[in-house]
Amino acid sequence: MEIDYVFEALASTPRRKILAYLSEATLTAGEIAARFDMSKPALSKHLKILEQAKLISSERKGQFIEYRLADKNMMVSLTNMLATFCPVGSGLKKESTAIARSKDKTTKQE
Amino acid sequence: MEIDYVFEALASTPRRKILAYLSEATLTAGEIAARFDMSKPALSKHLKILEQAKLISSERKGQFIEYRLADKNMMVSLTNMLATFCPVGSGLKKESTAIARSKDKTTKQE
DNA sequence: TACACAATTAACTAATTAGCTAAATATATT
DNA sequence: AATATATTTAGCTAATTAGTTAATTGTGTA
Repeated sequence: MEIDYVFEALASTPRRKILAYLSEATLTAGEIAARFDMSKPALSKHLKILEQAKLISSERKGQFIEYRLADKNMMVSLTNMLATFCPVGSGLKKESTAIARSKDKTTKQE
Repeated sequence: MEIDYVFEALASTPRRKILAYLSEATLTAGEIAARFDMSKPALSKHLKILEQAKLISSERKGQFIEYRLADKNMMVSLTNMLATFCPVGSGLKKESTAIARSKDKTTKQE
C-alpha cells in the first residue's frame, strides 16, 4: 500500500532530519549531505526513499538537483493515517466495533 | 529519542493493523493473535514494541492480558510530528496550546 | 498437587537495511 | 574534446529485524 512507504520513510532519524531541513528551505543534494556525517551515496538513498514516499520532490537545476518538501502529499498521508486510527471507518474498525459489541452483550448476560 | 520508538512502531503493517483492531475494542493477546496469520510469540513481540512506544497499554485480567489503545499519548505524538514537519502544523499546535490555556483559565474561574 | 490454558522469553535462522567505496551518468566549463 | 563538479548506481559487508519452534512463567481449576 502507498501509506506503507510513508511510514517506512519516516522510521529513520536521518530521514526525519532531512524533512526538517527542507521544512523551510529548498536544498541541493550536496547541501543536504554537507549537514550529515554520512557519505553522499548514503544520503542519496535516503532522499530516494523520501521521494518514493512522495514526502519530497526533486528538480534538476543544471548540475545540481534541488530537493523540496512535497508537503501537500505529506498532509494527505498523515491525515489518512489519523483517519485510520481515529473515528472514520475502515473494515478493521468495523470489526473492532463488532467485537466490542459482542463482548458487551456477553458481559451483561452474566 | 522518545519519538523514535513511535515511528519505529508505526513502520510495520501488522502493528498498524493491531492499532486499528484496538481502535474501538479492548482485546486480549490471544484475541489479537487469532486475527493474524502469525505465531503468538511473533504477535507478542509486536505488542511489546507498540507498548514501548506507549501507543498501547496492557493489564492482566486473570490468565489473560488485555491490550488497549493509549490513544492520548498517540495523539500527542502525532500532533508533535505534524508540528515538526509542517509549518502549518506548528502554528496550529501553538493555537491549540493557547486555546487549552484559555479554557483552563475559564474552567478555574467557574 | 497436578493439569490445562494464556502469554511471554529464549535461541535460532532468513531476509532486510544502512552504511561503505568505486564506478557510472549528467551537466558545465575551457 | 577534455576535464571538473554534482549526483546517483553498483556491489559489497555488518547490523538489525521478523519470523520460527521449544521452553518458561503465571493463573485457574479439578
